[in-house]
Amino acid sequence: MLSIGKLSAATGVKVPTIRYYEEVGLLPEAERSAGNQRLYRAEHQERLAFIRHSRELGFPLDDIRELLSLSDRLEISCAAADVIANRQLSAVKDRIARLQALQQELERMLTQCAKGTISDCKVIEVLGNHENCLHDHHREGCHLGYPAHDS
Amino acid sequence: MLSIGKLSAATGVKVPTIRYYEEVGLLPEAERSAGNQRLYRAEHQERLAFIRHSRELGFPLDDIRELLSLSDRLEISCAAADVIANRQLSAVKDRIARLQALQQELERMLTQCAKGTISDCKVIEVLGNHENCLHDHHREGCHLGYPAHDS
DNA sequence: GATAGGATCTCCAGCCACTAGAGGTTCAAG
DNA sequence: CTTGAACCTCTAGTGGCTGGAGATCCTATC
Repeated sequence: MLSIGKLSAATGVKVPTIRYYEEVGLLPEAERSAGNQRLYRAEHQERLAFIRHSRELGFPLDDIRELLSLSDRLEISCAAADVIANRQLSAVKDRIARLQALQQELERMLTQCAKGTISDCKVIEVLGNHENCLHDHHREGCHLGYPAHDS
Repeated sequence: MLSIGKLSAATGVKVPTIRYYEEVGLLPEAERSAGNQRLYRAEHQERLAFIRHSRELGFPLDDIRELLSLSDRLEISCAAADVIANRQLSAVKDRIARLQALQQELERMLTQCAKGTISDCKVIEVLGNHENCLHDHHREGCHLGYPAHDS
């Protein structure tokens, strides 16, 4: 029987995140000690490892919920799991393509800059005027600047 | 003098988003008509186009705020703008690299799957067991599954 | 000049997947 | 028995919007 802290150490998932997963139904409600503290077993650890790994691969929690419920039913076809994974793969590919377009644009912008004053800076100019662009990048959609909830 | 709706149509930025940009100080407070409706001029349109394009290139709002304040000071060096753009470029490159690792992993997972039942599905198995992985992808951090605020 | 209906106003809640903090309780080591 | 780390619940905040409620305004038609 692991405390939440041990489970956290064992899986690399932060304590508040484990509680959050319980709250949103990804993990079953944990047993409690006499003093109301959560207690976990190996099966919870496995489930949490599954969740963690899926998150690392970028699956949203709703997909993980579905994958978990599939993984409990050993006899059914895994076609449904494939669909989810393929959807995720497409999303990743799509995102890579968009980001590569951005990368080109940013590089072009930066190489054109003559390192002078703002008034003739290509960076500022390009940002203000879409017509200087190769692509019509219509919104990337991701928090690119800050790697988000990376610790 | 444009109404907020016309400005929205002209720039492709949604009406509530324009109000949001005003609220967080990216756009100055708009003039108002007799009946308290926002009125905009060409200069606001330019500023909003700058914001929009910067967002399309993935800059976070805080960076855009800084770029905007730089763009007002024509005489200073554009080095500061270059720093911001380079930081953004690094972030984009980094994100591409992480996503490419994910793509590989997902593809490997999918090609290994024998299309049988869940009990011998590689997709489910790999998700549960990190040791089958090539990379130690430590959290992608982005909402990959749903393209976020794309419309 | 009345009216219909679209556009606008403000304010508040929600999205995703957490993260941080306050303020209190429990547990394990010494 | 005391300390202090780990745990508990609850609330609020992150980024960058988005959507809705309910009220007001503006414009076109009759």
